[in-house]
Amino acid sequence: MDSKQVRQAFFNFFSEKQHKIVSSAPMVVKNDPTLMFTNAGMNQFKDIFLGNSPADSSRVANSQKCLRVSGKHNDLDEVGHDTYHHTMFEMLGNWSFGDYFKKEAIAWAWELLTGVYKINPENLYVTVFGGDKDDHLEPDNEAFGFWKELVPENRILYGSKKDNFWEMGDTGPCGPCSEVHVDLRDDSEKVKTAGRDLVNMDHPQVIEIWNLVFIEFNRKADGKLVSLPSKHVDTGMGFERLCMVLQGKKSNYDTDIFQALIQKIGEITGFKYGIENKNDIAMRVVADHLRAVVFSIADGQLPSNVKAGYVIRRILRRAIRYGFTFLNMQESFIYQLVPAFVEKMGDVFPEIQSQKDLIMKVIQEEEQTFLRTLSQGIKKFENYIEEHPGEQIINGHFAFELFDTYGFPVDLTQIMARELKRSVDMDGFNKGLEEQKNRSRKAAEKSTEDWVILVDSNEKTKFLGYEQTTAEARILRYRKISEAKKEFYQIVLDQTPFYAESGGQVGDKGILLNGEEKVYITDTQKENELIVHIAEQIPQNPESIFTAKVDERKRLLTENNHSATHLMHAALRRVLGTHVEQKGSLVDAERLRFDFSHFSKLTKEEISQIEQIVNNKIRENISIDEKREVPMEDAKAMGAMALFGEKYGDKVRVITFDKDYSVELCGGTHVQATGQIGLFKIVSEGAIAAGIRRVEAVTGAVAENYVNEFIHTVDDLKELLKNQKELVKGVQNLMDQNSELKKQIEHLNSQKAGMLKDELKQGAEKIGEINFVACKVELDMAAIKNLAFELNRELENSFVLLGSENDGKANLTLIISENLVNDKKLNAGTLIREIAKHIQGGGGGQPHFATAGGKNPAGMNEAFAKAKEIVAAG
RNA sequence: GGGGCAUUAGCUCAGCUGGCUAGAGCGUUUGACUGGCAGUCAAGAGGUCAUCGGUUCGACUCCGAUAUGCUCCA
Repeated sequence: MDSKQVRQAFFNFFSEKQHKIVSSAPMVVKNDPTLMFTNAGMNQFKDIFLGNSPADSSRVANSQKCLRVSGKHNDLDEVGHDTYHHTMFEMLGNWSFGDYFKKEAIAWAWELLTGVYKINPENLYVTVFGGDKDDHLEPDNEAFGFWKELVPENRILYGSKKDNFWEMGDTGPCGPCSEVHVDLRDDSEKVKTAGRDLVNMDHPQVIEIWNLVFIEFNRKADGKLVSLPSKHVDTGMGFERLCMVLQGKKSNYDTDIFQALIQKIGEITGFKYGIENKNDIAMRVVADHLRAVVFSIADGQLPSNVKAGYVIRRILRRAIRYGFTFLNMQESFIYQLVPAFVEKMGDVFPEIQSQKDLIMKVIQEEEQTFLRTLSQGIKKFENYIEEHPGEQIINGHFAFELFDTYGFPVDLTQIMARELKRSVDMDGFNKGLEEQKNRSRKAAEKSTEDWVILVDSNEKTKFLGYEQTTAEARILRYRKISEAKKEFYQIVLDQTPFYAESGGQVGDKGILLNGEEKVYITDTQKENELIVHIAEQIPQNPESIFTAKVDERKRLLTENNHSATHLMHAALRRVLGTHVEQKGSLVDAERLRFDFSHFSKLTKEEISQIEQIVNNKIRENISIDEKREVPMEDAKAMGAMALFGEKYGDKVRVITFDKDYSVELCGGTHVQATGQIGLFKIVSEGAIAAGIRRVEAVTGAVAENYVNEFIHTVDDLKELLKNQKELVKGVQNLMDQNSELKKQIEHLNSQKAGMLKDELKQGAEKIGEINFVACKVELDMAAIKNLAFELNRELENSFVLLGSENDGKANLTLIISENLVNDKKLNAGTLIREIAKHIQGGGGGQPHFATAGGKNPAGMNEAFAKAKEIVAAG
């Protein structure tokens, strides 16, 4: 069975058991602050388990793309070194939301594995939860009982809380789980050690393939477990592992999923897989990480230096680094693997097919940047070695600095040190890292209290914001969140006119009113499907009925910008081409920002063309055509633009402004007719990443002000230029004149300085062999310096002291011929301090040139006399 | 969110503890050599040292703020 057939068989099996097959949610999570990436199949159903929203169907199955690189599940450092860890993987899962429970879940798992996939039952072991004293939980004898009907008892094991009690996080839904393990060893190995002794022992060939979780508790913030009203099943089976088992391979990387990539890596780098272990590791790292990065970019997450984007950058850089060190790739090469990968996966995941060019460009750019970082780090390292020739153990602090500031991986530092027969002080390095972690942890401390539930309901908040901006509402529940510097509350209402931030449109602000009392809502956010109102306090009587009132002015301005974004998106595709895809969007009351894929700078002409189209559409005053609850298929038939990397339900909302112009899937709020937008004006255009451009624009009154400001500037200019007709030509003339005059001044100044210089040369006094000049001149400091250096050059054996006065302060400049400095041991630096006493000041400089300043200009003549005295004595 | 680092010529970067009227390589312009190109040599242009403020006789250099970028941690 190749991987495609394995996936299909899973779907078919659960489809027959009345499961609804849903598509994978995006790997990049957009509206859950506790999670950056989908790291388990259940993420998209989290709100159902939490009781925040009801389930659409009670039986569901799918294959979910997952990424495990941060937080509780952090496998990044393992990937490549063994043969089964991955950053990105597919998780096959079936779910029951309050429907079937342990019995069916167990029976079907067995049926699929042994009946459909034909795994030899004698190689399978299962584990069940063995109970836990701290949580007062009994062993899961119920699950044991169901298994016993299928599997001999000696292949059923009781497991610890660590292995067999699944929790989503510190708080939230949880429950006992039951795992299926498979023993892939040869018969000879099996005789030596019984398979059951190797379960959960990190043996590479005795591995877990399926985890069945029986969710029946909720863990509260105080650590106590509470039974849930309904029980759920959540299962997860690693797709890559399953393929390995079914294809009779010893490693995930030997399955058809990875081999295409690994072969290609071999072609490009010239290394053959399976010869040298350290090269194999590198090839696995590159193959694995490429998958993760390609899917992330396709889901809209570009590498960047913060948050989720930073995680992606780190994964990609790890791949680049392994390629650099072990595959001798000093040039970018990973991007060249993308076509092979797309060929393998493109028909199952169309998002990577359609964005292939962009993905390649982004990866290549990132490779080049990081290779430059690496070479800078190497340079820094070499400098350090040069400065510390005898040091056998390289300072751990320095290694940490390389890592922390320049992103230079420490194991690479170690490798380079080893080549010079030196080592790195890893204790020192780790100490630095530990300190850094503590600092960050302290700054990021955040505590979330349990929900205070006023009305027990798992109905979704009713959103009224499309029709009204004011509504009566009751508080269903609230909780307090504390962060390092601030505290605030999250409030959930039964119904609300507040729009929660989503699809680029910012959340509404406003107030909750109850009699005299006003509670300000500073923001509205979405946590999964939950609409959460952010407030600085809780009303005194939270159980009363409130009037929820949105800040209408801000909302209207935001709507202008949001509708204008749709009009602009359509215009961009008309002017630039249909390769334009939305990559990010921000819409608030002041402006709109739109990022999209496009490969070159927009010309002036293109920008005005876009503005023209949008403004025409505004003047047409097109009424909005809003359709809710449209089946996804119908929406597609209408020609709606759907975005990859967005999760859509089966029923979507479609916003149309002229069915032949702009049709988009959108949950945001919009103007009733485009005329309301008034005016649209692009204010900036630029690049934000490889192949991604960003446009910012304003609408309505803001756009009017923007234009007016320009007009005023032009008016002012006109006035200054005496209402000249051709403004640009006038300015050009002025600039030409200006540079001509500048040249003249320069010429005159140098003439003047030349005269002054000659005068001073003439006036030089011969004291012994020394040409002594001491004179007050009226020039600025830069000119004096210039003059001093020229005199020094032209007058041999000279001792030149120039004085000047400005702002009531005295300045002295002393320059002495190089040969006098050497022969007579004269030092301008020390002498000027002596001389400057007379102007009540101090100074210094180098032996042949020094300056001083003081507050007594009257003493300048005395200073000159003192200088003469010194030279005469010399 | 919390640290660290960087910002100097069109590009890549030097400039150590404040004082050599701010340098190198590449690129660019002009000239010479060759029939032309490539090339070699010579000369030159190009910098508010990110911005603003402070300390100082004097700031590219020290201090503070801002902006932008890089990087690590969460």
